[in-house]
Formats: sequence, structure tokens, C-alpha cells
Amino acid sequence: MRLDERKLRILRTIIDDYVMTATPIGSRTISKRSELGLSSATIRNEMSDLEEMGFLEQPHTSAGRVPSEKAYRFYVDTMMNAGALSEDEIAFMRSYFNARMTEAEEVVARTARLLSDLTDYTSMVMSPELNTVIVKHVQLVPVTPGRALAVIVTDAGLVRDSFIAVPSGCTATDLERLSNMVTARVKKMPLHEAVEALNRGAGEEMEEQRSCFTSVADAIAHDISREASRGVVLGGATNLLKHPEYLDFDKASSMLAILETKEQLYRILSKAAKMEFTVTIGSENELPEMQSSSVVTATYKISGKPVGSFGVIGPIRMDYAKVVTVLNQMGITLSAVLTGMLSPEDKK
Amino acid sequence: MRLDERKLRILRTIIDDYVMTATPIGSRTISKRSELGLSSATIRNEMSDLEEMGFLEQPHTSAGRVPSEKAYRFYVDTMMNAGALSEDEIAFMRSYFNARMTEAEEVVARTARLLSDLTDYTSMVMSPELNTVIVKHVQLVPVTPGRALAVIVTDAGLVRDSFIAVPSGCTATDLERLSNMVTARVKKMPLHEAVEALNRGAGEEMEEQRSCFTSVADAIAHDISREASRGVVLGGATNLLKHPEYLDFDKASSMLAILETKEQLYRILSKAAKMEFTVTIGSENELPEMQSSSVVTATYKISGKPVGSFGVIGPIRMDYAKVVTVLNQMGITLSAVLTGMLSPEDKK
DNA sequence: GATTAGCACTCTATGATGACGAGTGCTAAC
DNA sequence: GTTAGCACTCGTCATCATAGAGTGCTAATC
Repeated sequence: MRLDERKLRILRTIIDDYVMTATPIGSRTISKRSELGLSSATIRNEMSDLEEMGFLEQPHTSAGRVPSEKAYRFYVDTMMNAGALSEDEIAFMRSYFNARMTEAEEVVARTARLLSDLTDYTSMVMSPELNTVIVKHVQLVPVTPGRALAVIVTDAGLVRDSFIAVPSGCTATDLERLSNMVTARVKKMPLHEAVEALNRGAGEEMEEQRSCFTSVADAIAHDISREASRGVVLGGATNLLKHPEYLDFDKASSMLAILETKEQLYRILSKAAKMEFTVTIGSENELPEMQSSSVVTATYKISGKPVGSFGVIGPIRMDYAKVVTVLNQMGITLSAVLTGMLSPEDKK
Repeated sequence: MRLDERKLRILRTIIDDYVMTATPIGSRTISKRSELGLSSATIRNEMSDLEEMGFLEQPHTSAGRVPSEKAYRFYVDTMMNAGALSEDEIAFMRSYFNARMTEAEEVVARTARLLSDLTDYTSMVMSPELNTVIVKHVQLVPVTPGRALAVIVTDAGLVRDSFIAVPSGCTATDLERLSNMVTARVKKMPLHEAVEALNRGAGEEMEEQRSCFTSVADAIAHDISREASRGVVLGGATNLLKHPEYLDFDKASSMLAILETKEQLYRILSKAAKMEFTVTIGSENELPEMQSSSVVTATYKISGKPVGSFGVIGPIRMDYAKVVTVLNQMGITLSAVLTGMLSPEDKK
């Protein structure tokens, strides 16, 4: 059977309508709504065909029909035209990030909020991945006699810090000298290489600071490994409850549990970070608990280099066109904001 | 009417039972459960009295009875014996905080998790309040030519940092000098005084670094004001859904919305931080959305100085005795962990 | 040949009805 | 003061009938 122009228009109308109303669509509704000027009987025949082809499903005999996952997949792949946001909307998005923001974490949090507000779905944003980023400078700041703060500055201008223990005999001057030594050691290395370099052990040149040295190495390694659990920020988790598909108690509950632990989300976003866009519909998701939801993701960049991803989670009946449009614009805006914020002097 | 020993025992049995089962308790149940050896008819009379006194309520004529808010209040104030956790449980709690943790934020996150796991309610933990804490040292770390990281070290060993903009002409040495100047200026001041001192403007001694100086002041002020939104960590938000009182959709939804924004929680915890313990039952809560829930909070200390609070949120039908016991022990453990972590050499 | 009107059929949602059971309050007996 | 007994209340649950939405099929129409 061929999927001719008329069938396409009918399918699109059904999808659009169902995305809005979340109730099965009957032939009469389509007959009135679409501009085809066909009677409900004709539509019925077409819908019957579409069902046979796997694009529609009937919850039960006397209900209307509902788009299948295959229909959404088809819609996303070939029918959807992802428009652009209006000037006003883009301006609004920009204005959401004000100049006062100084930390990447803050930008990430705002992004999550904005995404969930704009789409009415739940959003998730992975904070920038720094492994590919290059160490520029390490500074040890004395805190109490026994401890110091290790600040690791990277080329993109992002910063990681963590506490380390130092021998209590260490003076501020010692730390200063140690900072310089460590910096000399790891300068221009990507983070993970820097860890290795430090683990390789202290050279003879810093015999007496050996224990400090290993502390720094440990701290960095620890910091990187911890990233998994802290790297995802959620927005609008309660938006889930706005959609009738989550009225089912167990569904809502298991979904919220997944959102809460964040580890799964981190996995999803990490995987998605490899592609500019991903749309994962229902059973295409790996997690069983997510197979009645859909996930759309996009990536963002700093100075042209992809460093993280973000996305929304919602029911399979999702307004994919709108979501893709918003995510697309958000990727552009977010990349610009981060690039501008972190390296104001080298906007390319 | 007097509240004699027998009435007390009956009331306690009803509360205990209701906390477990969440279903109204009938006279027959009590007659069997309690060791008083009384018939259901007698219990009925007593329950009728208790209802007249305002301790019990009937959802409808032919249901059992349910403790009123007044009953819980009375229970918490006079009947409850907050036991202690067993050695094993305390050991478990301790083991949850391992030695590798270096940042207060991480301890806070673990605490939230642990609290919600132990109680089955939703927990919230406010991260340490540093306003009362004294500035010890300010260090500026160069990041990119145009910006630096201002690290503020306090006497308790806690650290705040934020980015600031600096004139691009500034060299590392300039920053080093500036660090020393700023430190000299604000040393031994509480954070908010330090802000004022910095706002008062640069002295003549640092004419040329004036703009840096105000940047630092701004950054600190900004940092403090931002505390409200980032200072609360949630644990086990989905635990809410475990309790039948939140089966009502609107209730669950509005509650989750409150949890999500966190600002209200910050307000609650700030207020509660003034008292060692608080128990707020149902309509005693200020927020209308929370009047069908209860909140129990406690505080924690660093080196004997109260610096923050934490608590749980659950249905009015809460196991107050257990919650208070857990919070109490958690306060002790958390204080010890933080004190030990941040100033290992001055455990008092 | 495509389209449509008409109609029988299916299935859900809704609301009414009645039996059941849990629990109470009261009275009279112990 | 306590308890057995009983009538009464009220919510829950299952049953049943009805209305309405939607379909598939057939026959008539364009």
C-alpha cells in the first residue's frame, strides 16, 4: 500500500490533534478539522489503511485511533519541519542569561529552568565535560593548617576545585612553590593525562613535597570520577505530572525515581552527546521504565568544541517539532553564552 | 473531663496504629491490640470521650477514628519518648560519611540521602550558613586574562569561590599583591561585614587596583545573596509518593512543586535554624500547600557553633518518635563529621 | 472507481441500585 | 464501672442498564 499525499495529510492531522488533546481521534473529528473536504466514511477507510500499515493503533474497538511509535518516528524523520523561534522568543531566551552570571553551574541551572518553562516537559542539562579540556594552571590556596584548596584552571576558562590534605608543616610559601611545580608538570595536558602525569610520581626536584604531590593527583582523579553524579541538573520535574500519561501512579512514580537518582540521566546524556541531535521514542529507550516516554537531546559547545548535552523528557505524545525547535535555538544561545562568558576575548 | 492514664494508653495505641496503617481505627481493633483487657464497648465510650476532647476525629459516622492534629501535638509535646538509635545504626550512619569527602556540599548531599533512606520521608538539608563565620583569607587565582577566581577562606575552614572580572592588564603578581591587600582589609570580619568593608571603597594605598577591588566586593555580595537558591539539598522526593495521603493528585503535585523550587524550603529551614528542634504539624505550617503535611527539623554545628539545619517532610501521620530520634542522632553525627573534616586539628 | 449515507455492532464511561461490612451509639443487663 | 446486644449509619463494591462515540460494512451516488 502506498502512503500517498492524502494519507500523509490525514496522519499529520491525527498526530497534531493527538499531541494537543491526548484523546483518541475519530474519523468525524478529522473530517471536520482537515481541509480535505472528505466525509468521515472516507477518512475511516484511510485510517483503516494507516492502521494496517502500522501508523495508527486503536486502544479498543470503539475508540478513535492513536498514532503508533512508528508514526512518531516517521513524523520526526520525514514529515516534521522544525521551524525557528521568533525574534522575540530568541531575545527572551537570551535575556534569561544575564551578564552577572559567573559560573558554568549557574548557567546550566538556568538553562534547565528555561527549557522546562518553554516546553512544558521535564528538562535535563549536563554540565560541561572538561576531560577534553586542557589544564592551564593549578593553584593551591591555603585553608587551614592541614588543608588546602586545589584550583584547576583550564584553557576554556572553566575551573574545578577541591580540597586536599597537606602536611601541616606546609607554609603559604611552600604551597606557592608547589603550585608552580605542579603547574609546570601538567600544563597543556588534557585533564585525564594530567592525572596520569601526576600519578607517575613526583620527580626528584620535589623530594620533600612528595606527599602533597600525590594528594593533588588524588584530588584531581577523585574530582573527575565524581563528575558522574553531580553533572546533571534537572528542570521542571513536576511538569511530568501535567501530562495525562503520567496519571498512572506507577508510571509517574518510577519515572520520578529515575529523575531523582540522575545517574541514568547522566548515562543518557553522555551517550547523546556524541550526536548533535537525538530523538528517542518510547521503546527505543534502553531503560524499561522509560519506554513509555520520549527523550530529545541536543549538544552545546564552547568555542566551537562540543562539551555537553541537554534535552527534555516527556510522553511519547510529544510535540517533537516544537521541542526540536527550542532545543536547536537553545544550543545556539547556550553555546554563545558560555563561549562569551568564559573567554570573552576570543569569541570566534 | 480528665485525661486519665487509661485514655492516654488508648490514645497512644490509636496513634501508633494509625501511623502504621493509615486507616481509621475502630474500637474492636484497639480492644484486641492493647493490653488493657477491655471490651470494644468500653473502648468506644473512651474514644467518644477523646473525640469530645478534640483528640480524635471521625472521617464519617461509620468509620473508625483518626488522631487529630491536636493529638499529634500532644503526643509530641508530652507522650513521646524519643529513644536512641542502636549502636549498629549509629555505626551505619557514620560509615555513610567516608573519609574521602572533602567538600561540605558533598556531606550535605549524603546527609539528605541518608535521612530519606532512614525515615522513608522526604528530607531537606541546608548547607552551612557562613554569614556568622569569619573571613580568614582571600586569594585571587588568575583564570583567563580578563578574569580571576576569588577564593574566600573562612575560619571554620569552609570556602566560597566565584569568578570576578579583572582589568586585563593585571598580571599574576598584581593579583597576588591584591590578594594580600584584600585579605588585610577583611581579615577577621564576618562575611557580611567584609562586604561592607569592601564596599566602603578602596583606600588610597591601592589607587590603581580600584576596579579590581570593587569587583571583589561585588562578587562576595553576589555570592551571599545567591545562597538562598542553592543552599538546600533534597533527598527522597519520591518518598512522598509512598504515603497514601499523597495519592490525591493535586496534593502530591503542589507538594512536589514546592519541593522543586526550594525557596520555600530555604525559608522554612532558615527559620527553624534558630531552634535546636522544631516540629510543625499540619495547619501550623505557614504555607497553605503544606498544611496537610508535617515538618520536623534539627540543627547541626561546626566546632560547637550552629551553622545549619535539616529536616524531613511527611504526612501529618508521621512517626514523630522515630523521626526525632533519627534527626537527633544525625545532628550529632553530622556535626562531628563536619567539624572533624574542616578543622581536623581542633576537635574540641 | 472513488465517495458517501446509512446502519448494525462494539465497547467504554456513567450513573443508579442494592448487598455487605465496618463501626458507632445507646440501652439494659451484669 | 463494664459489657453484651442491637439498631442504625455510611462508605465500598459489584452489578446492571443506558448513552454515546466510533467503527466496519453495504449499498447507493457521483
